[in-house]
Amino acid sequence: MRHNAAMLELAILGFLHDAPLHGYELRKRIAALTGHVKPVAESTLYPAIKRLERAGLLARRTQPGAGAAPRHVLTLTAEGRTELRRRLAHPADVDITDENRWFTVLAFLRHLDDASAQTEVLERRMAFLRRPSSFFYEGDRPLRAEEVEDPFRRGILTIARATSQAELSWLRRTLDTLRAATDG
Amino acid sequence: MRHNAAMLELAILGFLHDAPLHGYELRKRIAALTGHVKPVAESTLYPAIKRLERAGLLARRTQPGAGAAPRHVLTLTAEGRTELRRRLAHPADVDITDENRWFTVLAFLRHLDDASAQTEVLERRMAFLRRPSSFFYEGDRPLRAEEVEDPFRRGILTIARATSQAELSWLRRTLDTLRAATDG
DNA sequence: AGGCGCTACATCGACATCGATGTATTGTCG
DNA sequence: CGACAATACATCGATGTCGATGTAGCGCCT
Repeated sequence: MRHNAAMLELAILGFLHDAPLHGYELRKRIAALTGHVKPVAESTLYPAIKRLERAGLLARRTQPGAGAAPRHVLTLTAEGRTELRRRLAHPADVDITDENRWFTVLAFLRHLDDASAQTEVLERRMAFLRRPSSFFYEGDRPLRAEEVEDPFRRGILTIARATSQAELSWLRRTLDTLRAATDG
Repeated sequence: MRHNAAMLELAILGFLHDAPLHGYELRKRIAALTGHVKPVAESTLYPAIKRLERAGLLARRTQPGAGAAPRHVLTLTAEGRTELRRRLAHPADVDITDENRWFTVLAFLRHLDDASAQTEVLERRMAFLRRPSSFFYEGDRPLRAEEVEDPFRRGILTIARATSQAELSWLRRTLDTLRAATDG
């Protein structure tokens, strides 16, 4: 399974868990979720739908008329729902580290109805954000923004740090709430 | 030209503009720059080097011994330097909107020695960040964090907003400095 | 002496991506 | 009335990506 494919498939499964949709509508929702960053071509989406259908994760009913060409309304099968939860509970490492993929996981994490499984996923992201890392190194030592002269490279470090802090504080708040719900 | 390829090639050209390197060292630098987010496979890097070599953008000198296998030390050609500046001056839209690609552009933007060209690129990013956009919509209207019930989706919007504000304030500061340098 | 890991590159096949192009209908604008 | 955009899908070919695997030398540990 390729990486991008995995993310696209997760988005398809996630949106279909919300409600049955046809391909065109699915495409619009995916465009809203990740499209302002990187649009998805139709010729990528339709093959992905076919893959999932062949794998028995979704079923299509053909609806004539309505708009123009006959619509294929897509519904998640029981296996599809199971597979969605499986993927949400155990995302690949790239899904944790790449912000775009991470946001896709977050967008559907509520479908993982087990609060402790949700906690586990959030903790993986937290561990990643806490690992000391930079974009530039001196030997093995990660450089801090203050140590970099180039203003653009400093910008990268400055922005990354702000993002990381904002997300960490959100993660702490959310994990507190989740744990309170689990314990209480 | 494919999108990922374009970014990988930009990173190769950019690092080689800093200094001549062999493939293995190049790989480590790219891993530091973008690898904690998404690692680059060797079997992706070496073909990319070959493409650039065929295009006359870089040259290789074979150095025997040193470590183990003979090293191929890569140097940018004059056309390579020109091409790097061309790509930095006119990044594709995805390079502006996708944070990972944007950071790659930023990491080498100093090689674009024309301050007004640098300004232009930063302004494109600024325009993108200012466009009202969300990850979730009600019809055509982008939803704000407060309007979303799901805590995880709220998180996406909260984090994205914080990131966006941090970057906008950095952009404003940097653009001021750049413009002062150009006018003065 | 043998194994492991690192350096340093290369090839191959399976597969995903994307732009181009095609088909067909409905609605809108001038 | 013709052009054009939007809806809704589909196919094809060129190309890029990635994991697996191979080769080869060196240093280190036991």
